[in-house]
Amino acid sequence: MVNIIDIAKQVGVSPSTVSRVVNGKGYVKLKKREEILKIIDETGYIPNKAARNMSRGRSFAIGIVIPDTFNIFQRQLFSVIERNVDSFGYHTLFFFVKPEGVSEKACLNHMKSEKLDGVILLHELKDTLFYEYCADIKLPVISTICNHRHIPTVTIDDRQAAKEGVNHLIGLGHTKIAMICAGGFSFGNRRVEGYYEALEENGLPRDERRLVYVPQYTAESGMYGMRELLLRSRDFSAVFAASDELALGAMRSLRDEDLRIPEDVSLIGFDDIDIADYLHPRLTTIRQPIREIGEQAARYLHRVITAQQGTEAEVVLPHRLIIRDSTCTPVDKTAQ
Amino acid sequence: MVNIIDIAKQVGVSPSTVSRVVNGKGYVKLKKREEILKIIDETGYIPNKAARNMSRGRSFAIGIVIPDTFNIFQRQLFSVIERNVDSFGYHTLFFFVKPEGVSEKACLNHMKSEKLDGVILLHELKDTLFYEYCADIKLPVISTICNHRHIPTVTIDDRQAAKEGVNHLIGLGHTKIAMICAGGFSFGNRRVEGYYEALEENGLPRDERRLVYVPQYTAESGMYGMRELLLRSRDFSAVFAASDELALGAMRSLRDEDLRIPEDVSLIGFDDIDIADYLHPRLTTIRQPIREIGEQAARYLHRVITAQQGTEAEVVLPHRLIIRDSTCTPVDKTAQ
DNA sequence: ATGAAAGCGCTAACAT
DNA sequence: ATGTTAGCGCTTTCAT
Repeated sequence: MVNIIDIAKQVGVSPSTVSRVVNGKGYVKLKKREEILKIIDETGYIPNKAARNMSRGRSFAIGIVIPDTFNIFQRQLFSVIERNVDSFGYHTLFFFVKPEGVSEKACLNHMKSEKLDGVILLHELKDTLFYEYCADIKLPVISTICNHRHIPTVTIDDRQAAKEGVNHLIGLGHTKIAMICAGGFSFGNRRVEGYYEALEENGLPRDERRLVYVPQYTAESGMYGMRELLLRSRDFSAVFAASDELALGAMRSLRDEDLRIPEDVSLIGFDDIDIADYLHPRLTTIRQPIREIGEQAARYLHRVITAQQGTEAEVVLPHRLIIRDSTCTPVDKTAQ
Repeated sequence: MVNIIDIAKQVGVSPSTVSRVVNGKGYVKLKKREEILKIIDETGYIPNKAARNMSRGRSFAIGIVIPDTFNIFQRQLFSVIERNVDSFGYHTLFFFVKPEGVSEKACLNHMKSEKLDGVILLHELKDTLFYEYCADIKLPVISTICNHRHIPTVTIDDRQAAKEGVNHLIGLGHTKIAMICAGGFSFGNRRVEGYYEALEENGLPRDERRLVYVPQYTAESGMYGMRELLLRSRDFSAVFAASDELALGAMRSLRDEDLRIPEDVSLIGFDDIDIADYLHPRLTTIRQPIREIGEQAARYLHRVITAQQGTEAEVVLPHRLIIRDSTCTPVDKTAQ
């Protein structure tokens, strides 16, 4: 592989000069610059990243922390973030945290070994070591989901969004509303809070049996959650699923029991993932502004890294209720 | 940040000794080893990746090439591959190729700047430069999808799989079968070949108007594809979608026209992505053995990198027809 | 505007 | 079994 010294020799200049034109720093006489560029092009020279990172002491890379079994919402966010980070001239390095407990530590060590310029969380890390590390070395972090730690975030107001979703159901006339949620993450807890708050504010009883927790934000979990709900009691006319994938799984269990959506049971999801509008029935849901979240997260990091001002630490973006076909006025079964 | 020299000093040994225990190479007296480990643990020392890569001249990383808007099938494959590559002790580096034409070259340059140990393709690169580069520097590559270049692959037999899918439809009694496919990739072409072959072998006419090409393997494209098909003529009783996401979009267009699946139109997909079994109706499809593909690809690379023998260059894995609820015997409309 | 030289943190060949 | 030494390829003062 050709290196910077080869180029320097071929052109008859010093490596520093080549470095200058490659990095666009400092002055190099036009003619020399062109000669160098020509040789670089001919030889196909590409600077060695490792060497560059070492001498610069950093990597110009942003770490993206995401579960290795990321869901559709995370996938969409992921793409948006990658593009945005890229547009600011950084590379992205992915840190997949696996469900096994050990993984967070392994992930942290991996992060330490790279000299990251910043990290974006698409996943809530439990281990406080991570947050301490960031604080320690002043590594900028931002979370795109509600986080239990006090760190910069770009999110929606999960509690309020959930509340509006449930209020939509209540507005339709539902009074017995169940909820399926995956446990273990702050954003889920917020959505549960919103759910309860909507009930309370409307004078509706809070029945613990109508809230079921499942292990993950997947269709499979949604299916089991719905099944469990149905097993406990059929005394509800609407279900709020804490994510669209949960809702997708719930749909299946509902159909398995020959319950029609929305006639027998109204269903509302959360996120508005790309396929939500392709399901049958089309899923009513609460949209997260994925593009904005990704843009803002990338922009925030860029501002902090380049030490610019105007870096609010907490951005709350607007969500939006998207009414489709999976919710309707409840049909009075006793009247049937 | 603490480095290897700090550790060496604190313990009172040379950096090489520390390096030996960190990398588990060479002999170090047990007592010394323990002392070193203790200090490493206390200080939280993690080797600097850039420095390590530079002195070793390689990165112990595998590049994963994938479109930045990767679909569900690719996402699943992606996770499996990441886990497997990880289990062999390599890191994964992602190279997102964006739809814009320029991107493949940028992607290649990025790859060149890292000293990869191998590359896994989840996407068919058009630019021959990439293949030349790999051949040039003897960089091991493997594709997990059918590729137009003669390179090692771990795939299913797309042509045969498609044929079996169409044969399933024919076996059910369908004679007018349409197909939706996204253009531009070898695997799609193979599936079209299989489609035509099934028709021919069963003495069914080949009608170009029943094959529609769409831009991407997405639900959105599937929706447009189906709409187009319907616009051209309603004279078909079954549709073969070249991917499950295409099928998902097709379902929506079918419903928009009040056509029932499968009573009015049978629909078969391809891939068997995780949500295929959650759709309504549950999607009949051809399963790709995602786990095996990922495992074999990672294993192949590991074998080649460690210069082991027994590295066949082309592995064809078994697919499987998964019959669910989106296909059935055609209903004779004229008889209705 | 350009070159010389030092150094980033680590590994590995060599010496002992 | 351990230390010494020489790089790996680049950037970056510091001179000139």
